[in-house]
Amino acid sequence: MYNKVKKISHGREALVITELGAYSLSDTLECGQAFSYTQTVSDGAYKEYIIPIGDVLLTVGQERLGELIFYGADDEMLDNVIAPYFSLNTDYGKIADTVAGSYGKPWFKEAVEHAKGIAILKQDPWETLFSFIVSQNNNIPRIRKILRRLCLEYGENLAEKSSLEACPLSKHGGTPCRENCGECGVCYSFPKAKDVCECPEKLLLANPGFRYRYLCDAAARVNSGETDLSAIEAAHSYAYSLEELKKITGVGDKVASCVALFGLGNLDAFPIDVWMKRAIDTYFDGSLDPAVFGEYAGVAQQYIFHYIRNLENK
DNA sequence: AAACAGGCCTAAA
DNA sequence: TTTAGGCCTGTT
Repeated sequence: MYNKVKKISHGREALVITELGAYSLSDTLECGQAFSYTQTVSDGAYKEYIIPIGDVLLTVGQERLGELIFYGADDEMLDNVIAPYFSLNTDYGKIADTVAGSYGKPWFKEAVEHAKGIAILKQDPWETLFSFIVSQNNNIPRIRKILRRLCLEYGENLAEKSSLEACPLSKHGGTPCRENCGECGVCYSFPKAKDVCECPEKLLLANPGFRYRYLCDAAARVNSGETDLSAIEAAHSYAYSLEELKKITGVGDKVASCVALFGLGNLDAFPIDVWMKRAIDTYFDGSLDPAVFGEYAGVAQQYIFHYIRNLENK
């Protein structure tokens, strides 16, 4: 499915994965499905990010489409952490073709062409759930700020155990501040449900506002097993994912469908937020049945979403 | 300064 | 069953 080479890249030992079609690292990370990445380098075409994945702090870069550069990674990490997270075993070129062929409108074809470098990540279900609860009625900078603070409060410093000696973005000599500077916390692992349950007051340090009780409920249900994310994932059913996730206070259709798509591998999940509503009103005559896109409706959604956001941000 | 931000809950028809 | 209104906080 892909090719791998060990070599020195950008001055460091790296595992370089090639033959990934049109895979775009920046589009994939920045299209709204994830919050935990941090860009550390932007040098012409080359971009580099750090991403805490589980208890690994991953450093990844991209110089050209279809090629990903992983620093300090071995084969085991590739198989167990990297390939699943970045969906390297899923052929998104093929999916893009399938999706493009499923719906005839020229506007949609343009969207696919524009966004086909996007892959749907396979993120940790709990992290996805918690993050998208934070995202509701909220803007991206603040979402990220809240999440970083929570990582700082509950997580562990992964920079210490990885090849990075100190968090590259810490302006505080490697020791994080507690001033909500917005940068400390980028190297920390994600809060665990159990830890949140044991000390929920620390949630308030991040000023989650009215989402506080939602976060508490999500943590309690996941920690007790009342919400069994592994079982939900194993069911491979979008309908079942929605049903189970919506039992959590503060989780409605939008949050649940995002968790299904980005954390549970339900590629037919179809989140509709304010941007998608706008897109449907403007380009699909006010209504759109996800079923027309088939089993990869969620990927189609992401293409549309990415396209309309880039149109309006330009 | 008032509105708004990648929703959801609750109370009322 | 559907529809307003309110919600924490931060930014513009």
